[in-house]
Amino acid sequence: MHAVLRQKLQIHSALDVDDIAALNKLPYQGRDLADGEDAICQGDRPNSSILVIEGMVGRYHSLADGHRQFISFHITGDLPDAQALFIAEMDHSIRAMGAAKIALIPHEAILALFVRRPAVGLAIWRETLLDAAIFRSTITNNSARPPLARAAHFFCEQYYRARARFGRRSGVGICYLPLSQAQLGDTLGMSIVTVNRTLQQLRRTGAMDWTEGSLQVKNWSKLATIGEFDPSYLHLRAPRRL
Amino acid sequence: MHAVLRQKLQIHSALDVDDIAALNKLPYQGRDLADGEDAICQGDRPNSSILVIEGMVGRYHSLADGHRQFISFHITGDLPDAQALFIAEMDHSIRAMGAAKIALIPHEAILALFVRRPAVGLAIWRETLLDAAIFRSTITNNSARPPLARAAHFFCEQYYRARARFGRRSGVGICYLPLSQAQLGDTLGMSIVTVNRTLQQLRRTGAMDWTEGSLQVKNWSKLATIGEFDPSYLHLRAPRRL
DNA sequence: CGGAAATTTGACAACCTTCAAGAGGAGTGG
DNA sequence: CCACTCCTCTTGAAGGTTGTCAAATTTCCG
Repeated sequence: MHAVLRQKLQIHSALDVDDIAALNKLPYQGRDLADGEDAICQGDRPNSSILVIEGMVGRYHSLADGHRQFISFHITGDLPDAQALFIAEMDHSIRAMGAAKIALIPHEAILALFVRRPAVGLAIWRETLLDAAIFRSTITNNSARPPLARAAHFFCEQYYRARARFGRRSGVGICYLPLSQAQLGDTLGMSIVTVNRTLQQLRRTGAMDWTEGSLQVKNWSKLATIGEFDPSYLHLRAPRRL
Repeated sequence: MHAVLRQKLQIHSALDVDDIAALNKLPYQGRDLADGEDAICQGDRPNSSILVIEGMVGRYHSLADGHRQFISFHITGDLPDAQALFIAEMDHSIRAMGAAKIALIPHEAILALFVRRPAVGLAIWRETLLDAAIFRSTITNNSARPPLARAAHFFCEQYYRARARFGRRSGVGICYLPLSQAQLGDTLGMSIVTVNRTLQQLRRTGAMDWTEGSLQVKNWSKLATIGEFDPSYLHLRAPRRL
């Protein structure tokens, strides 16, 4: 758990020995989630934050008519609800996509850490800002791009983020993405039928395939072109030193 | 300028005398923006943050085909690019909607403030998380709701936020919202023609009218019902003390 | 007053959603 | 071991909605 968080923060932020020592003392509680199990529900008032250890979790809004809208997906090292640190009541839920392992870290421990080790606080703040940048991109993707480009952009982002996190360990051109087509529809704002036909179209281009919860990128540059994908919004380059 | 920022932060966060004294010493530079003028452009590497003093500014993405997608709008007291504090390169632009006044606060001054006055840092962090909550809501609005509800929800949010900021000062049921229909289309992901017809439909319900850059809410509960508007995601209630 | 921009209206084609049904797999219970 | 059910994916067809194209009207500004 501590290693996962440390590695994630160090991608972006410079932490000194004392910062890391403090990180390593964070208390936490591990938890295994079954596929589809909720970690937090809309309306909850959580007093701990989630760190994804293994697998994938998804944020979603529940609408009055029972409809569900997925907002974002998170992998190892992500803190999907640092968002909730200063917010009393959850405005969305977080569930496991496929089986997943998470760690729960008490809010109080994180807040106490900020006081003693500001650099750690700033590193976590930065994580929440990167999340926000991804949200902005999602607004544009779902609002302005037609189905084919929209789906392609989504796959590009998931692949790019997985690659940034795991390197080539996940296999050449392969990325874990355990959604159903219906869930992809609830992510991109398209009907199941349109999702299905759009996927067929994507497959025919030869740029990628997506079966059994696994995304296979066969021609990255073609996929990125179709999806108008420019990864600069993910801000994965090293930032200024603090 | 200092009063605007102080009032805004104190809506959510408890600041003591020393915090406020430090806030009041923040250096800044005022700037007037003409309608449509950019404050920051996509790709810039700004070294100061924007505080909206008067009027309205809008964030937007520029797409390769010249198309523009508006992400969010900001009024007096908002810090539309606190988002950029820890991010090297802007992934979006910010422009004035109508004439506006902003203040530019050097990043270094803000960062230095965090070290001396952590409570101020946490208050600004909180602002960025509220922004993120609005982004999430926008994803759902633009992806899952049909035109009529989508537009109604958008107007509800703008009105509710203006009311939270200005109280009834802006006039009974009135709220400043200087967009063109084309810009509303670029916000909601709809064509101009659909925007126009959706607005006519909204007017016919008697819930609201929107002309000459001014939103008039005639029947709030009806408008909120049409837009399925639940303001809890704006988190305007007092949060836990830090 | 004249020209540009914004709003409004109409018509049509294209696209997407909905409805419906069938095929393929996984898991369960007899 | 097989039958059954449930779920996902796939395909077809019909209908509605939205976008595009085009043009008229109004408003805004110089």
